[in-house]
Amino acid sequence: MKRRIDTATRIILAAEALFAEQGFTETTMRQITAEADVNLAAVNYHFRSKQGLVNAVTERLMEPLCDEIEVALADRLASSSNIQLEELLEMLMRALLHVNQQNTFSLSVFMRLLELAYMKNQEELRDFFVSRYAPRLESYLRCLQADAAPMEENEFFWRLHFMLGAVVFTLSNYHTLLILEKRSFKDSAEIEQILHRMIPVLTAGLQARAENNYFCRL
Amino acid sequence: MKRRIDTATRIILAAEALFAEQGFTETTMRQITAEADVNLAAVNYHFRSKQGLVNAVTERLMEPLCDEIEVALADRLASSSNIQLEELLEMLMRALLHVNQQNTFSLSVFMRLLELAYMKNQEELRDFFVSRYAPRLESYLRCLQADAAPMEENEFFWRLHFMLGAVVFTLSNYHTLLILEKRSFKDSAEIEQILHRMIPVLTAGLQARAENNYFCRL
Amino acid sequence: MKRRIDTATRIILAAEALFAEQGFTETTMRQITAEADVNLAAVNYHFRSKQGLVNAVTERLMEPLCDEIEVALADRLASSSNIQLEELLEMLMRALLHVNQQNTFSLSVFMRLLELAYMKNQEELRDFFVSRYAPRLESYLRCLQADAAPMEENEFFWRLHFMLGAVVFTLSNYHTLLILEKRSFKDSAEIEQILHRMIPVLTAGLQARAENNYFCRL
Amino acid sequence: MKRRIDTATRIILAAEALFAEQGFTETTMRQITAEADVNLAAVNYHFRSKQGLVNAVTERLMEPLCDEIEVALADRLASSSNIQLEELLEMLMRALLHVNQQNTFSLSVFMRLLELAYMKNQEELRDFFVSRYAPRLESYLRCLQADAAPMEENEFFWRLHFMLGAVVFTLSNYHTLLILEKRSFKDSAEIEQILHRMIPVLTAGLQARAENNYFCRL
DNA sequence: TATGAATGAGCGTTCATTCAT
DNA sequence: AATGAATGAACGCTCATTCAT
Repeated sequence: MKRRIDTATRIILAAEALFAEQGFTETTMRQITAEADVNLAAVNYHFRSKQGLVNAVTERLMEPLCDEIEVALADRLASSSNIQLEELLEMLMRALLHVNQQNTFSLSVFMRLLELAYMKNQEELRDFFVSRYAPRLESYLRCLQADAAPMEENEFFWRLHFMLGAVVFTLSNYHTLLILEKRSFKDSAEIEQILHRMIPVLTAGLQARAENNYFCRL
Repeated sequence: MKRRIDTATRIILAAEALFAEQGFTETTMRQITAEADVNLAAVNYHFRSKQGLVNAVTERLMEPLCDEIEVALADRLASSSNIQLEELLEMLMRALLHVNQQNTFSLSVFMRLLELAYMKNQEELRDFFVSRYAPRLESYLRCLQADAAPMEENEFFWRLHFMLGAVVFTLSNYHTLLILEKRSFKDSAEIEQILHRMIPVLTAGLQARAENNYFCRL
Repeated sequence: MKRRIDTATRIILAAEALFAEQGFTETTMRQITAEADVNLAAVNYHFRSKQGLVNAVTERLMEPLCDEIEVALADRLASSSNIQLEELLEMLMRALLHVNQQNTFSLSVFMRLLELAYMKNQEELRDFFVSRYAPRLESYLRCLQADAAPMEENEFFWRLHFMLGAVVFTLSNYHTLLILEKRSFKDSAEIEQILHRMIPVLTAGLQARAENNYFCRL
Repeated sequence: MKRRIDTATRIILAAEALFAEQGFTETTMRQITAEADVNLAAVNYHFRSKQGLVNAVTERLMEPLCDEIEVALADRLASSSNIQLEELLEMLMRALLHVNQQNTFSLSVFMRLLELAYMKNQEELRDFFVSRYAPRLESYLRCLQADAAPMEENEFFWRLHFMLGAVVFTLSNYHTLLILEKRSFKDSAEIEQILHRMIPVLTAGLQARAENNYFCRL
């Protein structure tokens, strides 16, 4: 008897939902396989290990994201090489929103993956990200830099991560944040609004004039 | 025979370092007690449970932070009630820097605690934070809002969390980020510089004019 | 590679022996799994928890006991509805003896289970016993009452428990008692003799005329 | 500052209550010292070990019991050397009742001590009982035997333990049994009634004519 | 392709006990 | 006489993984 969707996919979907809610370490393979209604051994069979499953989840999210950004950027660059930050960020948000339409939790788990990748002991996952996706996003980043305030290379590095932090933190925890905001989680319109709210803030952050003088030591 | 520093403190210091590096779930009590060079049972003796240790770590960081911000704000408000965002953020950064001088890892673990508190299943820790520290930080937040761009209450809520995300993400992972920046970790001057870099970015983010029109639906 | 008997059974057999010797709390899962020559985690895999194992042991003993008593009683009631206490008790003893033939320790552990069920904090186990086996033994108990001395309902309740106590205590500790009697434990004939010795004693206890007058207060 | 009752006694009283409710293994020294409101180390200080505390509890119960039985028996034997079982058992019950008046739980814990002493691994406690109290109760037992049905020595041994079992089981669990009887625990009159109910039953059990023929083997 | 059974390692916690004062 | 601190050993249980079918 055939299942409507195959085992590997069922596992990935269940894993995304649980990773988003609980984090990776906190999610057990028993939880994943119970949620997916598959055998406990199926994860190791299909993905070799729990880490293998994490990588699979990563790919399933990053590939279409990179694809969409690359295509959108290429299209836009065809008409003009001058793109404003607002437009670039809207491109990104659109792509994130499409990822989120795969299923409810994918955006949250995606951001948690980025969080994880920056942890000290996750050099392997970090290398996976860098080697696989850094080249594909390079031209997008160069466009960002072009419309940001003029600044040294390392200043831009930090600004980028400030902004990445804002996005990752917010989207990792938007379920909690919506509750704190005293509004109940209704539909994906919520997430669209949050993404939209970010654009002017991120733009301003990247365009702010850098300070040159330290605040006095203590 | 007396130890130079008492057992409970040794445990907290070891826990901070390991929590900062690995996260909470990933850090085991055997790692902590081995690092602190104390008996495994000592954690339960002094803190009742692993979660009790997490709470103790939280308090040890939050209390002086709140104290310093409260004092600094009161001092400054004595001379004038108009304070610019840059100055307010400098207050915050100074306080964070002082926390960090307790020991090398405290700032990182502090930020990870905030991360943790926003996770879905950590309602208990979140309530602990909110009930204990939200009131003490309220007047500081009102000052921030006073010099931010005019905006609705919920817009300010989200901006605040974008900024919180930037800070938390960066400081949780600054060890990794320093490595990525191809500079080795040298001394606390690094962290001071990062904190300083944030001020104009966060200021610009809070002062950016809010967009009123959605980007068109997809 | 197949074992001669399957893991779950090996665990139950080992548990019975150790429970009989040492009691439940005093028996550790490491003792059980070492005795059964299986992995420590196997108990949790097959029975979910230590308590789950206790329940499994209970069922394995109570089910055939109830079955045998029910069948024997039905057979006997077919020929006549008047059954003497001696015969009823012989039925019980026979059933207990059959349980004991499953393996050497089962009778002892069985009685210890009853002991445990009457402890204050074991309401759960007690309820399990009552709900599952009380109905199946009801008609047997009614037959006992029919040939006992005439007495009020609550007097019968207490007599029954005096008798239950005699049986439980003796059979829980018969290994010790045999040693105290200065005879070494040889074979199952011993236990058969003990069971037989009980019949006239229990009969007399149930048929004794109840006293109506208190002994004078002190 | 002096306490009204000294530490050692406070510990014993707390231990009796908890042992009666939960059993020995199930009762921890933390529970005992918390209940007694004394330091955790006090048990080891006053009684050397947990087993030492068990022995102390035993002595505190057995000494007055033996004293009372010895005195009562000597008094009665002064007037006549022929004593009926009912009267002998009433002596015992009276003594037990006095023990119970020390405090509410003492009778229950006393019976549990006897239970424990008959367990396989408790040879030490058993030897303590036998060497210390068997001689003092010998003449009482000879009187019992004198009015029991004529029987061989080993038959009497077993009968005695059947009866001991009835008493121990009932009194160990009388709190539970009172609940099962659907009557709430009110006062010590309950226990007096139970003890009274036992007399004719135990008498009949000891006086029953022994069967000489086995029930046919199966 | 898939799974029930099993496993070694390790988890947080609790135990009775001892030590230093 | 008494106690706060500390400890080694062991507890029941769960982990990701592997194996045999």
